[in-house]
Amino acid sequence: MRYWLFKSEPDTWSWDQQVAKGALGEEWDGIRNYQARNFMREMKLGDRGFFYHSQKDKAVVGTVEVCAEIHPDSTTDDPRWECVDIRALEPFARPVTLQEIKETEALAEMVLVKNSRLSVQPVTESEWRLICEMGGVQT
DNA sequence: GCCAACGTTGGC
DNA sequence: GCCAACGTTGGC
Repeated sequence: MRYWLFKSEPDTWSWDQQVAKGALGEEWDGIRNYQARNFMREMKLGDRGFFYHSQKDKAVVGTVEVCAEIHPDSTTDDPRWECVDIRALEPFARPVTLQEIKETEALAEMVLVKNSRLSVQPVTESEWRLICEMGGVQT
């Protein structure tokens, strides 16, 4: 299993909206960036991910699971853009902020820190475990 | 609101 | 194929 991070502006698509979609989940649509799309192509059913709020929050707020592998993005006719579906798993007991991540030595190499603009990105297993622990959820 | 970083577009 | 111009993202 691999681990990922999905970034969203809470004003556009928030964790609460994701949770409201329940077990069926929702398309992670609207991605118009090749790097992000390519990572989604690598995702497998059951892969886990963090849900990150950019802009105002700048914090990881919960965990998600890939519940549909790569398929066309229903929000465009352009065949270049594809996406996966994700569903909410666990809300963090305590959001893990970007500031905390930056202050944590073991997380200094995260893509979130190194390439802040990439909206879909891989997370290593050790990063996954540590952030889950900081957020107060079971891995 | 500003600006740095990055990606994309299009002229040559 | 290069690169200038432009648009977008996201942290501050």
